[in-house]
Amino acid sequence: MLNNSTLYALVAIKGLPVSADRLYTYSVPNELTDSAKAGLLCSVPFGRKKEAEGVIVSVSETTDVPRDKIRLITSLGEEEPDILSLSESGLSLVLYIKDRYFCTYWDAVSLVLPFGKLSGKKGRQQRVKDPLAKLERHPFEETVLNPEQQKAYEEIKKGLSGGGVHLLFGVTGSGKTHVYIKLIDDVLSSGKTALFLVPEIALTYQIVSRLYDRYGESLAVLHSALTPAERKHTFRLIAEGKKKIVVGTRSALFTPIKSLGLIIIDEEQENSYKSEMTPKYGAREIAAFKANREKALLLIASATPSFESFRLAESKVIGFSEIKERFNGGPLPKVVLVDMHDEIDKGNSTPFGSLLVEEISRNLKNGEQTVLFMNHRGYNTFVSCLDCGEAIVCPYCGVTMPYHKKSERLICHYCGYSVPVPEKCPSCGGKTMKFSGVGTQKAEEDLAKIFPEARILRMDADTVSEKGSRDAILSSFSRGECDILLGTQMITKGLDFPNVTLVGVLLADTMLFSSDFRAFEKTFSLMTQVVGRAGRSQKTGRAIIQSFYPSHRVFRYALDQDYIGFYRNETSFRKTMLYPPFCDICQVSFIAPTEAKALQAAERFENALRSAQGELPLRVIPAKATHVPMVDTKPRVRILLKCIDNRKQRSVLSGVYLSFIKDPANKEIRVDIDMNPVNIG
DNA sequence: AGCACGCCGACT
DNA sequence: GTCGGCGTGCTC
Repeated sequence: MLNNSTLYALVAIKGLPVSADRLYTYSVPNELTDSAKAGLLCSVPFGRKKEAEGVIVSVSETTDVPRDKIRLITSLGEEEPDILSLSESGLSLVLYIKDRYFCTYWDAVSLVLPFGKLSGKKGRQQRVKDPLAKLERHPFEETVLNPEQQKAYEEIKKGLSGGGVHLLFGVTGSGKTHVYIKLIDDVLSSGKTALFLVPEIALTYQIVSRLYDRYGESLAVLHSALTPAERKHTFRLIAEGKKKIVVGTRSALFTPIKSLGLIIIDEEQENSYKSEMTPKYGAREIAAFKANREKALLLIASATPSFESFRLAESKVIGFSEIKERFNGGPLPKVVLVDMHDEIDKGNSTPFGSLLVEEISRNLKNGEQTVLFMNHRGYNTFVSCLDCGEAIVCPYCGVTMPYHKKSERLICHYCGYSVPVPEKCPSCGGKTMKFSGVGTQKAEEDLAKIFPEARILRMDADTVSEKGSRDAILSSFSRGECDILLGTQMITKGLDFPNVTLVGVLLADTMLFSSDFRAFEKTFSLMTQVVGRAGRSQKTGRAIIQSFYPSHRVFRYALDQDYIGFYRNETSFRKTMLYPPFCDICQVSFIAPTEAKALQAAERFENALRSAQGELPLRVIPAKATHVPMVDTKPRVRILLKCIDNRKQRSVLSGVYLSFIKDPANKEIRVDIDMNPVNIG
């Protein structure tokens, strides 16, 4: 600075609770005025703390804060954009996240600057090998796009110059990767870079190795097995522009990639694109923000897009292309729906119907492998009618009501409405009400009894809790060391084992009737994946879906691969009951020492929201207190808000939130806000 | 009077 | 979140 006026810095401080999280004004000491700039980490005195860590959000020559309140910045951190300090775009991302996800500045900063540490001592920059070196590189085989792919490619390509968002809707096996690679080629040749997001890197080995074959050293892969040093090294290579394509999970959004031309989100409907940790961000939103800021194209793709995305495409808010045929025209697997009523009639009470048992034995005999899917590892029970197949649904919320043993009642997890288990089916008058719900563990026991000679692997949250055991299980299976892989949804992603010729879905209904308004959508998506997965090898695949309600519309649409029919059918329900994609859902949770206190807190919050609504139009709030079973041994209560996630409604909500947590009456209450959570129990 | 504990609330 | 201030109330 040439003049002698004082310089002020607005600083966001590390480790503050939401209630104290604002920008604090500090003055910059003379010896630092030349180096002080927005984005730098700094050390400041804060409260009684001598050295609090912070980041400069902006610098100015004036301030409204009284002189006697202002203290001096102690020291500044190094400048290394998006590694040790925030770049201009990193800073804008921090502000965007803070504004959108009800978190603190620092929560956002630690996402954008995962290595940002002020610690004076310079960590010796240890030598790290490029983790990609482990990969073997094969010659890349150019693929010629078929007419449908070519058409989609050309449509999407138009967006590369101006940016925007585009949905690629392509059936399983339609060769979307070929289209991606063509687009990435174009982006690179125009001197720009590409970001490729996948739901789970460990299970997308094929895509990664194909991209590696194509792009070699200019590819960076971020996965959870990287050590912090390797990760940091990779970040530096990206920041230096040595990596032109970055593949990774949602956290790859925060790599310092420059001159972005294209962001691809593969399987865009997957839950893993939503963070369940604070900040609870959605990858699509962040990607759209980044793309918009850099005038890059955001391409989202799926065989079963989220309804939110499909609706945007349908209403022409975003671009749309479709691939209807499988790339290699391969035959679809033979899919059979099995009615489990028949099994009950035959006296079979295991979750394995006779056709499935028959087919598994055939596979065992032929030395071919079998994959069996189950939805829940838990024992969530629901009640349905054996005659018409209807599950008991909450009359107010339209979701299945699970059975609670304690009270012997069915309780809606959304609104808390409860009824005793009905004697007769409310919709058809049938007299037999069935209790359903089995876990993987029980299924494994049953399976071992039926096939004592079979080598069975179980894969669920329990068996993969140890680090690396997931890979161990999958690679053991791929080496053919076992015959049957039995697991939860986690085995549905990225499985591409040629020796798997049989896929079975046990009790498809447990997911169908989970109490989540997206239950049907999720079931449809999963069924489509199963059907699409079974036909990968030369040997003809078979898929068996077992259900008590084989005539249910979800299965009909899934068997026909009729996404659009299903979308139309299901969105009419969503529209009537007011659910996404016709609104946003915001979950506000209250954790308190006792359930009663949590309930009261939820009520107070709700009231505050209603009175705030008088001033500002937070339009739709049929919020109802609902209790969810314990989480973390502490009682938790949550309310759901049907709202519109726009600036206005967020600001009403965050105003209520702030005054709530600042109110001493609520000091025992922990409040947590999740906009559009992925699972609503 | 002198001290321990717990709650309050300010933090630039 | 953190920490000092200070009120309450107990003990020597």
